Amino acid sequence: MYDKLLDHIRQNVPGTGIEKQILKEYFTPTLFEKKEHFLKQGYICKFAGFVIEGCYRNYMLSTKGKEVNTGFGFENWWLGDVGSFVNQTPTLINTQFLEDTTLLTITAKNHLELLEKSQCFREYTNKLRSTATAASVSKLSGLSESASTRYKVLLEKYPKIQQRVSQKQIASFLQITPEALCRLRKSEIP
Amino acid sequence: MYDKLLDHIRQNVPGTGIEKQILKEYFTPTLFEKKEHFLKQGYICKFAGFVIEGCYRNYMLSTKGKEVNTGFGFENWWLGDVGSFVNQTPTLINTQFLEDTTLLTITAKNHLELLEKSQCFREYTNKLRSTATAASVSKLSGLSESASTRYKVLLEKYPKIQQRVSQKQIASFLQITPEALCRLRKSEIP
DNA sequence: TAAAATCGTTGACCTACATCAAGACTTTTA
DNA sequence: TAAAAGTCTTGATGTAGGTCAACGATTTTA
Repeated sequence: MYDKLLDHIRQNVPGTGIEKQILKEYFTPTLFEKKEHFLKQGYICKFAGFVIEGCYRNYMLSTKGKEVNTGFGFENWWLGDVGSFVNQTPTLINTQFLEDTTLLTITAKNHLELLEKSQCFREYTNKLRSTATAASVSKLSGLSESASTRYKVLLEKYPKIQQRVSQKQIASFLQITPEALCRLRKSEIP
Repeated sequence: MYDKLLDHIRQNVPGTGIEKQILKEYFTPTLFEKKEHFLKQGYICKFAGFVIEGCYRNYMLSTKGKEVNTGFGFENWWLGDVGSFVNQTPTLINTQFLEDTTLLTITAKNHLELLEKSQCFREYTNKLRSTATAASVSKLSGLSESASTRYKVLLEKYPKIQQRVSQKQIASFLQITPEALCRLRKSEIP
């Protein structure tokens, strides 16, 4: 289990390393069931988590209280709200698991300590945070495209998403109804 | 002119100060004409600017090449792309002036130097950057609302925007056509 | 394992907004 | 200051996607 995190660190920060023993000290294996929440709007993000196996969705609430998906995550992804985690302020993000999911979790305090302790982990964290920012930009630029275009882009980016995520959840991400997605698929893919 | 910047710093970082002489050393008054660009996609952001008088729009290009406004700025706002400015990487942002505009500009190099030199300016910059991030979140959460709702929210947030910005530009921000905005106004405001 | 809930699909109908066109006004340019 | 360009408005018409309803298939719950 710790090997998966170790591999991910090595992939992102080649040439350096961190001992598995340290990861074992700082990270705790945690199991969540499908439909459980990792994070809810208004709460403070106490943990960050690395997905060993499973998947989740992030969503926001519209002013009318409707859930709007903002993204999905799978194996080897991190979850948690950096802003809330670092500043210990309430988050705006909701994170819910779409499958039974195994995580390695770390508390904010331990995360800070590990950043101090390990140059490698510091570089790894920096790298992830800068690419996360870039990702949110590409999300913005996806605006003003038709639902059909957004769907194609999504499938290009995550070809396997249809095997893991229900159409209802994908529709929410595309900001259309499940009925509209159903018709869109029928008309475009045959 | 420098007093406007000085006031803004004092408002955001009360209790401390910075000498006007230092601002004069580091910032250069610069005049842009209406329709000129401050920043174009693909270029590196060499300067940051503080608006003394005037206004501008930020926009992105959709995949079809259409300009989509992402925001407007007025007196006492900063312009420039932090990511591009700090890392000297190409920006994705376009900034164009909607009126003849007077700025105080500072180069990336001088900005760094001033950050080193002045504790007060460091706090000021930190504060602005953290609130800018919060603003971009609120932009995201405005999604999935109707054009009419987004328009109301915009007018609540910037009541005077109609006196400064054309309906064409506002329509682009709301992601509707100018015709649609015209009809929306007629049906809702009288 | 039976009952209840949820999901994907399809049909009928409706609405918000796009597109195209044209005229009155204002602003910019030569 | 005359001509050109852009802005705002209004009308006619088209369309993507929403809403509501129904039904079989799958999944969840008791």
